[in-house]
Amino acid sequence: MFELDFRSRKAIYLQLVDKLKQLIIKDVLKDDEKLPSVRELAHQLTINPNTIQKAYRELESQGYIYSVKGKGSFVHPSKKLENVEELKKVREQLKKLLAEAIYLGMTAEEIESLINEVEGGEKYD
Amino acid sequence: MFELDFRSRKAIYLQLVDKLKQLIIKDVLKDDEKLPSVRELAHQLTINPNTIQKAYRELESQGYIYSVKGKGSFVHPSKKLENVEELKKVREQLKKLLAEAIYLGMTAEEIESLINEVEGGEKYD
DNA sequence: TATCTGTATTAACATGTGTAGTACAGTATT
DNA sequence: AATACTGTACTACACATGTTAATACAGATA
Repeated sequence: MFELDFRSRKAIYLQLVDKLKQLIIKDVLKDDEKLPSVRELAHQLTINPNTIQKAYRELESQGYIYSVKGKGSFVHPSKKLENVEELKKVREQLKKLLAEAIYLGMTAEEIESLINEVEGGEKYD
Repeated sequence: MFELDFRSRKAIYLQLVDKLKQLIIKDVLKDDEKLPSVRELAHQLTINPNTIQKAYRELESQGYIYSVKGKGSFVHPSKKLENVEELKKVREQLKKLLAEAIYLGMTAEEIESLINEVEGGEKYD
């Protein structure tokens, strides 16, 4: 499903959160699609189930997935604009990052072409 | 100079890196301006000098400041486009964040107005 | 010389991350 | 009812990272 960097200083469960979020955003994982079970994904990635659960819990708290005891974890349908807190956080992060990008020399045109590239979300890297 | 959140899960030295980077980007700290000394800033913020040094070291490795033994630490003049590695990192981060923002409901127009807001860097929050 | 600067090293402690094992509760299948 | 799957919770341990503390050294400055 994806690869992890065990040498990275970034925590494994946060790498997982990031990767899964990307898959959801890019619509590789569809609305209400079932994610691998905690134990199954742990086995696939040869890491501990607790670590998977930690990532799933984080994704759930951010509104990207929902979990049902006994059934599994699923992609939360993206009724846009519903997750207001996340949106506020992302807007602040974006503001900072845009300022940094411009400081480092990116032009507004470059950034706008990045937006176009990303818009629609049908790019799978 | 600024405030820190000691309850935050984010490391203090990383908060420092972030805050100082913002001040440099927004031109509050001018080219070659002297930063507070390691010990002085540590005293002001009532944290350990080692933590300040760790932040300064990180900022230096990212090209935002330079340090001279016996003299102090100073803002690195921002010859734009020179720090290619940082720019690449920021571009990748930006791409991810833009995708996330759009997923959460932000429009291209909103993002472009954010760019205009940030461009020039004369906003001090 | 005295005092400022950055830098380095060591030890101690707290916190966060990851693993391991176990357990419980809800769901589905047979 | 039995079995096997699901998420969830908990304890314990090991390890890495973050932070403090104390000390020391070297370069700059007055």
